[in-house]
Amino acid sequence: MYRSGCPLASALDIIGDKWSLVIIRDLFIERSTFKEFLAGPEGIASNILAQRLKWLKENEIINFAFKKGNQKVKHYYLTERGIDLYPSMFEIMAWSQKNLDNPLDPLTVEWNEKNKHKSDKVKVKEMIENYRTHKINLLRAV
Amino acid sequence: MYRSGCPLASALDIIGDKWSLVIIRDLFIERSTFKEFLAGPEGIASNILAQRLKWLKENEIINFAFKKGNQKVKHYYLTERGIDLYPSMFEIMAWSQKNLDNPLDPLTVEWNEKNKHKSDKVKVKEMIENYRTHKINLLRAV
DNA sequence: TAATAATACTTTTAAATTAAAAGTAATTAG
DNA sequence: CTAATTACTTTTAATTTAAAAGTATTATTA
Repeated sequence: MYRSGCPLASALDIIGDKWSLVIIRDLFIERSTFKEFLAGPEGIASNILAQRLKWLKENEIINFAFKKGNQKVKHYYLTERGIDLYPSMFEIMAWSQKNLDNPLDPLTVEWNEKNKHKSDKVKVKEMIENYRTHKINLLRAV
Repeated sequence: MYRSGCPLASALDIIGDKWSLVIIRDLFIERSTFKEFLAGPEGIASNILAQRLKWLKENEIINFAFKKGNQKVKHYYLTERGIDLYPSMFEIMAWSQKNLDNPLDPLTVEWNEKNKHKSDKVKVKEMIENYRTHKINLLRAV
């Protein structure tokens, strides 16, 4: 299943594509439904989204639940394994902002402004803490 | 060119595929020629390799040089922008080793053993320092 | 309660990408 | 000067991605 015994290559065998981390980013910013993922600024196609969600669930990076009283709207959320990806994502975003010449969206600009006085370590820790709280609330309503 | 103003998505537009970071990993472990990349354990096809090298050079993540007295063997190396990817790669490898259940290759086992007493910060710093030294020697011979 | 709308997909078909294999031009080694 | 080596390129097949339209199920509304 894995191309080699290199941990980098193995990780890329699972999340090394154009969309997986984008979906995981959405989960961190508290988007949780198929519809919300579809509405993201990158414009993922619905078949690709369905396929990726299935793959990420099979690999235990995400899971989903229905809220009580509603069997229609699926709420996806990150497992511990998924939450654990945040430090990697944070470093990638840092690289991007330092090295690429692409104007940032308003959401990122706003987030940067709000967190500029914090250290990287704190930024990562707080994002994960916030996500955990959000997840608890989401699952409490199940 | 970029899908959105999200720094994560923008980075993935450049290095979000199955092979780019694997090639960059090879460069960090001092593989530098087309032939050496081809011989990596993942078995990249030569046309894909050629295409990726071209793309990474266009995006100023790598460059190449001939050593003096030899116009045949191209030596690829990382630019500053490329070297800057190491922290992201390190985090991805850490995630992989923590969360995936794939036996590590001997090279990684050996590296882990040799560096187990160092902090993550030192590991990253030393890898980058070592690469810079290697690069200087490579370019000195041009 | 019956029609309407919303949600999370699936299907179909086309386009693009990846891959395998073989081939080639330029350069170097013997 | 011949053979080998290096870094590709080409060709063709297979796989993946994408766009668009369609569908089953559930929830809302009249």
